[in-house]
Amino acid sequence: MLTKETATRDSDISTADRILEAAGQLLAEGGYEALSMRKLAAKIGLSQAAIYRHYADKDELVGRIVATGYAELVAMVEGIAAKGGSPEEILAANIAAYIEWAAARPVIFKALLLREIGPAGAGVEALAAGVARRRRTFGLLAEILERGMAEGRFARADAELTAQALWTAMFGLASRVVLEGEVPPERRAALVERHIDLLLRGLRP
Amino acid sequence: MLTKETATRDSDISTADRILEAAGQLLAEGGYEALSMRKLAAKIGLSQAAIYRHYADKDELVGRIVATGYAELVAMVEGIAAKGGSPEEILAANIAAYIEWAAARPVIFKALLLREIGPAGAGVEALAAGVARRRRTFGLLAEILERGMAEGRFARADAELTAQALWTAMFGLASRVVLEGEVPPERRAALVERHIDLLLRGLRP
Amino acid sequence: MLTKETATRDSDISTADRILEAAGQLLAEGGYEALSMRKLAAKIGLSQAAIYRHYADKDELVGRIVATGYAELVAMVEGIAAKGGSPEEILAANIAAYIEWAAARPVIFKALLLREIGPAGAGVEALAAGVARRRRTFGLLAEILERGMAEGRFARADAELTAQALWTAMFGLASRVVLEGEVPPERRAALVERHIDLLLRGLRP
Amino acid sequence: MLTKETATRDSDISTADRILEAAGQLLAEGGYEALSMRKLAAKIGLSQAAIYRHYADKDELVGRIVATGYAELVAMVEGIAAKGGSPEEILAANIAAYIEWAAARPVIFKALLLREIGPAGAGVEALAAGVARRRRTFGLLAEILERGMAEGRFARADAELTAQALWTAMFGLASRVVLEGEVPPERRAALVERHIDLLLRGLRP
DNA sequence: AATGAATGAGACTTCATTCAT
DNA sequence: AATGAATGAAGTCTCATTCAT
Repeated sequence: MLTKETATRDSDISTADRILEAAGQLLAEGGYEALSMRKLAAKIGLSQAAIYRHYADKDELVGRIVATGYAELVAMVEGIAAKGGSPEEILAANIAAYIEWAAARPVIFKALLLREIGPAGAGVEALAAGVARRRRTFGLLAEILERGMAEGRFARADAELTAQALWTAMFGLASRVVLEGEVPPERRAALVERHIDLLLRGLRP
Repeated sequence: MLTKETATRDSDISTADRILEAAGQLLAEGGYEALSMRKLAAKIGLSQAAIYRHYADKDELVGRIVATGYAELVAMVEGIAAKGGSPEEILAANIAAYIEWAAARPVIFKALLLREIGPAGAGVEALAAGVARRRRTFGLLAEILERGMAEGRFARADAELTAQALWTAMFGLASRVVLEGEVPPERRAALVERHIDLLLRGLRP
Repeated sequence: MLTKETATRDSDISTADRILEAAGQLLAEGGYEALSMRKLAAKIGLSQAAIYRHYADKDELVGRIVATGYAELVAMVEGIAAKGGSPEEILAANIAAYIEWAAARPVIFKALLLREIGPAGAGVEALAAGVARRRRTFGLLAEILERGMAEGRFARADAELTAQALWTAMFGLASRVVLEGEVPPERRAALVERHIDLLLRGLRP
Repeated sequence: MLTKETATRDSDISTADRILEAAGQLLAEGGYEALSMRKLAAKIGLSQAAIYRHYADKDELVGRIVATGYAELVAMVEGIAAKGGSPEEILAANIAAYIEWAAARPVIFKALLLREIGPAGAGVEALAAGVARRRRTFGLLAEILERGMAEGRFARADAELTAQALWTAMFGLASRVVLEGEVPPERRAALVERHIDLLLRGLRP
């Protein structure tokens, strides 16, 4: 918005973005309480006050991190659904993509999904009833399941509940991958494959 | 205010234990950050310094709480396996018990498995190869699966990998229950049931 | 947002004046501490730095407001004396006007007479001997008293001392009105009336 | 409450009291906003945190100062009323004592009466209607006036309003004495005398 | 076994001001 | 004449911990 030259130089990342990134890192490392304005300022080599020029609040800062990361995730899921395919294929692709996304962005994943974000993001709510209506990703998931059930490819069951069961299972693997950090890619691939197989078999009529 | 003679049975709980209990309560109510020595001291009517007579550190205090909780978990899992039953029954009971345990002790769960609490959780490693040999709970899980496969009740597959897939799925649900906190018990029960059903069906030949 | 051509008469108030006015408002609402350059800038839709183009300092800004107010006070007192009337009438009018002025400009009053504002109020000295010669307002007051005494309307006494007694009494009421802030106008009027009555009776021979 | 030796040694002033005194000084010098926990701690050579062992809040601290000072003042006024005498004598004694008290304790006087004390003491309210019922000192003052009126020594008038007029006048002199600081005692005495004379004459029928 | 007092670090946030553009 | 960015100091308060008694 205020770049001086059009050439995207390395130091061309806006201060606001540098703050955002550093904050995400702190958030991921130790949660909401570990993200302190002091540490944050030190990390990016600015005064504490400087941060407040870019974000009104600690809460605004955290809120932005959450929103940004979440948007990315949603886009990914929607992309997969849009590409089409059988329900099984779409689900499998989704699970695989989700794990890979988490493995590639451990910082955001932790910040977004493994932490109680404090007063700001109020935290992701995935288990409540009605989540399929309120949250895009769950809505999509439930739709695919319903389609599969209608086509006789999946056993009949409460679609939302099933979506949540699938999602939590997938979330569990992603969490462990992120938390343990050092899982070798081949091992990860094997785990993902077994996971997908187990879940898709579980859906069968 | 406190007894000085052994006679008064009622308040005969050692100070150390009263501290432990109060600390556990604070921990459960608001997490690690909400457990402050100040508040703890006030809660039990002692001076802050007095606590240090009994526990060297905040970390020692928390460590003790966590350790106690973990022992409980292990005992529970072993108890279920010992009680016998079909592999399906044992698995189902294990999953259900695990989730309930997590829901009842969210702080310990977080400390142990989500690495939220400082130096307490040494770091669970669940995804590495060979974990079935190194960790009791995984060993038990793999054994049950192997038995089920041998008996033709489960589809043949790598037992360790399958144990990990099962465990991560179950872990995912437990995590969400703990992280979201406010899931009503009936909802939780429904989720657990669907989860178990999905996973057991997934194992079928 | 602001005019660029002289034609648009409506918004032709100089920026400096808009700053002054907004600052006076903030000052009046919450006192010296409530006047922050941040809020001031926001109020007039300028950047903080812009203010410094017009006023070197927060102190200069406040000083200007105070000086303006003080000039007003002096003019008022002189105007009343110039209008003529009996000594009693002039004194009564003066007291009433003083209180009203204070009530209308509490911040300036505080700054000027209660030394509340930083380096602004140079320090009024009213109790020293000889003040009737050094300060205009006291000189006028002493003159009126002397005239009243000469005309036999007031009891004979040291004119300067009497002027100081009158002035401190009046100052006391003004101070309270300003400090308490929320005195309703009718109550204020009643107090002023009683005050005037008491003091004028006290002067009688 | 916790002195170690009964002998009142110089260093025997409790920390709590040292805090109180230093705080009163800061309060008097610059008002509520100038009393900062940082400055206060520095002034008494303690850490900031130490203050909070003795006073829960800045507000509690300020509240205590106000309460202490006020109690002293009330005791003085009551003592004078109890000694008896004609209404004129009592009033004269009160005015004189009030000014001397202020001159002797400028710090407390300023803190107590010349500042808007902020959220804590809510400030002295002397001008509101009904203050004679709510505040001891005003009640006493109004009583004396009523007695004088009943005895035909004072002109009939609203007693509360008259009490307020008297009090504000007296308060004005006290304020100036405190604010100007360097008034020589003889001058002060002359001013007090003239003040008393003026006001008592003003009350005459 | 327990206490009162104290500490140094750190939490979030706001302040007046400056500087390059 | 005005801006966005930044700063150092200061604001209140809480933290875990220590120490002499």
